[in-house]
Formats: sequence, structure tokens, C-alpha cells
Amino acid sequence: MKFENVLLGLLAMKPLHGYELMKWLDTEGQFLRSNTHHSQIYRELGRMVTNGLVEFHVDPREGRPDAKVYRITDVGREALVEWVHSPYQPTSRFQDADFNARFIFTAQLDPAAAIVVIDTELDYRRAQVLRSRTRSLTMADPDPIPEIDLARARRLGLAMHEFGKESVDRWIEWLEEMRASLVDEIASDTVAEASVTATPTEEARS
Amino acid sequence: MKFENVLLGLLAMKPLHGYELMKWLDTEGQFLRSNTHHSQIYRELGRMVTNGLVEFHVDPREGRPDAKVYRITDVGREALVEWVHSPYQPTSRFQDADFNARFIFTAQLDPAAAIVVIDTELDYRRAQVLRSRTRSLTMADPDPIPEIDLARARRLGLAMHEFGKESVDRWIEWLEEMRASLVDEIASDTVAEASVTATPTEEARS
DNA sequence: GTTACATGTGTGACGATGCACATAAGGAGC
DNA sequence: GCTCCTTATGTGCATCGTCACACATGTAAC
Repeated sequence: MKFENVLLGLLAMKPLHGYELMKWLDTEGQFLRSNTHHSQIYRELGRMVTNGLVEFHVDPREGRPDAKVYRITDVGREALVEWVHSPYQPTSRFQDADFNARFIFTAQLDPAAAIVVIDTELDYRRAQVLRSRTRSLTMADPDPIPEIDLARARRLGLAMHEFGKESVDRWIEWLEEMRASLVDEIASDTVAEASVTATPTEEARS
Repeated sequence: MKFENVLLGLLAMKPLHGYELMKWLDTEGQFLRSNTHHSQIYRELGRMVTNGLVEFHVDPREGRPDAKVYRITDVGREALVEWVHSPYQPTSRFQDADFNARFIFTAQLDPAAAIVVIDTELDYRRAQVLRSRTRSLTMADPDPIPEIDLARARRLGLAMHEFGKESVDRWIEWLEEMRASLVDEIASDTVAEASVTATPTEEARS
């Protein structure tokens, strides 16, 4: 996943300048993608201009510094559509930009494809939960730091592990809810448009 | 936060080789730190040897490839203790190695310091939840991709935002539970050792 | 036999990320 | 006058993270 795609998706909705993108990713968008330093945004936008994905014009403000307002280009739109239709590969970190951006921007352009994305994510997370049950090491029989408290380490490690599993389980539940509501939406859309456009409802489940 | 510190903390408990570290971080330790590629582990271990934090001896196995078993050095122990007592700075991503490693390894060496770490984390997360409520942009009035569905985007964006807040809230709850159990532990330890060592119970809350 | 898988350790390359530093203008408070 | 905060944009550098590729051994399946 490239950060580029997040910016591309946002700029597809509305032209914005770097500072606005930064602010949005720090407040409303902080659960879509966290850990976004402003330097990264400006650097990325610069590269996207070079690659022709976006263009900008300088907006002079009264009483405020000038701002560069970026607008997505046709090339950018094509790149966005192409990304949305490229295969999704989950990573080990859940509830992260890798999935979130893919899901949001895919759902806008192609709801059926978004369901495939969810199913891919679900398969991966379920496997992850299973993998977390295997115990590969015993952290005993140590040569530890004198002051170290191994009993506490095990207790806290276990608590952390339990909370991690709980979180993934809740994530899986949420994904299932999202999937169900998307399926409903597609179904009602299809019914509504059936007589007009006759949109085919391909079953997206692999 | 440096990945180095995670390896240092684990090796303080028990000498291990790279493959074992990799396996552990992929199964039991996946909620302490995810996204760990083996190449990163071996590279990091190599650098730590250069810096004198760890040393290794080759363990010839019957029927299996040789393994390099790494053991923490005195320099490594000092570095670990120094890291544990250095100030903790939360990052925007919650439930991540940044906090997890710091918490686990601090709690082993200095439970009172671990409470300070939790409080720092709690302050930051509560502020984050508040910050998430501010609405900095309206993603309307667009010049969108023709096929784009802005209504769906808003709906899914909101759902994602809600789930994000719920997750942070649950994270805060868990932190409070951990804090309470640590406080209890310290209190009972202090009572138990009061007549023997007369350990002072400094109030860790800032 | 040979193909696949698990154990084990690495290198090279490249993009992503984070932190310090830099600049510039205006407004608020002391 | 001075400092601090907000808006606004950037560069430089080090580390992190990921992928491809590489090599070595033993075992289990076909």
C-alpha cells in the first residue's frame, strides 16, 4: 500500500492543500491512517506532481500564508481506479491504513469489489487468530537481569496477548457487519435499478 | 522507539537465536509487535553485535542448520535499563509496539515507572479521543470521479470513525485495568517487604 | 528421484516513516 | 518589544519496513 493512494482518494473527493490534508488526517481521519507527519505529506504531494497524478495552483490568502491547492488529474483518477481494482494483500497489522483506505475508496467506486476486499481481510485475520494460539517458546530457564521479574513478565505478556486477540475478534465482527450492510445496499440498489439499467449482480465471494 | 529495544528486552529473559525471535514475534508476540520481517531481525542483531549490546555463539545442531544463539551483554543490560528509565513519548498509533514493549519491559524492571508510562499513555489517548471529535473539513462540494459515491463514502467513513473511537475507548479501559492491578501488586509487595527492606512507595502519578 | 516444506541465516535495494531543523506571516498575551 | 501559537511549506538524514533473492540442510510426501 502506498500513502499516495490515500491522498489520491481524498483529492478525488475535493481539492485540498497540504495543511488541510494534514489536519484532516490528524483529527477526523486519524482512524483511517495515523502517524502521518506533515513532511511526508508535502514530500508525497511533490512526487505526485512530478508523476502527473495531481496539479496545484497557489491560493494567496489575506492575512495567512499562501497555500498550494492540489487537484487530482485524469492520470490520477486512472491510477486510483487501477489501484482499487488491483489485488488486496493484508498485512499483519489490523485496523490500519492498508485495509481502511482500500476499503473506503474501493467501496465508493465498486461496492462489489469492496466485499472481496473484506473477505480477503477476514480470511487473513481468522488465520492470524489461529496462529496466535501456537506457543513457540517458553520464556523460562533464564539468565536474566538480576532485578528482572519474570513472573510479572509472563502475567503481563499474557494479558497483552489476550487483549490483542479480543481486539482482532472485535475487528472481525465489525468487518462482518460492514460486509452485511454492503450486501444489503447492493441488493436494494440492484432491485431499484433492475428495470432501468439491469445491472448484473455478480457474486463477489471467491 | 527502536526495534533494538524489543530484542534487547527479550534476550534479557533468555538467550535466543534469530529464528526463534522471528517465530515468537509471529505467534505469541504478534500483539506485542507485528510486521516483523526476518531480514530485519538478522540485520538488527548484526548491528547490536557491532555495538556490543549482544554476543553470540554458534550452536551446531544435529540434523538441522547451525544457529547463532545471542546473549545479552552487560552493555546491553545497561542500555535496556537506560531505555526503560528514559521518558516515554506516545505516538498516534495505539496498541502498538511503541507502548507495548515499553510497558512490558519497564514493568519487569521498575513497576512504579510502568505506572508513569501508563499514565502518559492514558493522557495522550484521552486527548486523542477529544481531538477526533473536531471536524476540520467538509468533504462536500466536490469535483469527483464520475462514478464516485460520496454518500457511501461519508457513511463508511463515519462507521470507521465510530469503530476507531470505540477501539481507543476499549484501549483506555484496558490501560486502566492494567494500572489498577499494578498498583495493587506494588501495594502488596510493599506491605510484604515493609519490615525487611523498607521500600519507599513513591506516588508515580504525575 | 524430485518436489515441497521447515529450519536456519543472510544481502541488496528501495520506499516509507520520523525527527530535527528551517522559513515566513500574522495574532494573542505579557 | 518579546514570546508563543497557528497557519503554511519545505529539506536532510537516519532508521524502519518490505520484497526479492540467495544459500544450506534434513524430512516427508508423491
